[in-house]
Amino acid sequence: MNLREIAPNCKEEKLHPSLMEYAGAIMPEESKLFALADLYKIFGDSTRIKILYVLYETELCVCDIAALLGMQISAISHQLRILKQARLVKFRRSGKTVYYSLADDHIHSILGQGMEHISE
Amino acid sequence: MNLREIAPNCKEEKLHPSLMEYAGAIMPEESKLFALADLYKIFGDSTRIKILYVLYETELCVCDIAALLGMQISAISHQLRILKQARLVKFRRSGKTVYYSLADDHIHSILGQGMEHISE
DNA sequence: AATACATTTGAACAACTGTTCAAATATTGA
DNA sequence: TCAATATTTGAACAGTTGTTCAAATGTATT
Repeated sequence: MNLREIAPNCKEEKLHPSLMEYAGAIMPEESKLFALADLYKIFGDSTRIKILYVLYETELCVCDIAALLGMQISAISHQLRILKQARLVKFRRSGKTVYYSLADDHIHSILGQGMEHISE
Repeated sequence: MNLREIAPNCKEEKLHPSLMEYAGAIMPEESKLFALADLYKIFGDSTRIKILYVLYETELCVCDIAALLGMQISAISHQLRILKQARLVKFRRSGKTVYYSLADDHIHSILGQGMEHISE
């Protein structure tokens, strides 16, 4: 389908009905779009990306991550909460220590794909 | 490598050297991490995601996109500038009209992968 | 040159984000 | 129970972001 053929000129008052139908068909529903944006928002911060990278192969406790990233424990904890809510990391408690790790393999591939794009 | 074996307890003053080496090895350089975060930041807004979706199969002019999304032309133009700077869309001018389209196929797969993740 | 139309730009504003600090909570061991 | 350690939480702050409005720019037509 060549959408341009049915696209309106801007001076027209109303949008061509076919274009509206097309947009409705290809566009995911509103709630999915927000969920998608929210997911990418999580990856859109370098601290969180760094956390995901240090957890790439292993679990680590909060203070280990803080030390590795040279940041305050509190800052890391706040970010871990965000990652936890987004189900990107999971955790287990062992005594006083809380160990965090990646929630699933999906994250590896998402990070990998982004890295591919910027490496061009 | 099981990183946990070489991870320090938090009470220790200094981080275990092996852990530092490990982090340095697996972690991309700082500039790449920022570039990666910046890329995801672009996708982390529902207006920009919608724009990318309506451009999925065809090129459209600014006012078409605005009409489709029910937003002001100015708002769309601002977002297109961001997408343009990030090389996610390209454009061509034809008379008074400027047509935008996706810059490359990479964007399809990035959107697709995110959609996969949230659809679980 | 003057008008009309499509788009871009810059300033302003409210809303949101990430970090810090201080205080609270949770767990263990003496 | 008390002290020590690991983490979480909430308030505060500066910095960033997305939208709106008004004005400017670019292009075609008369």
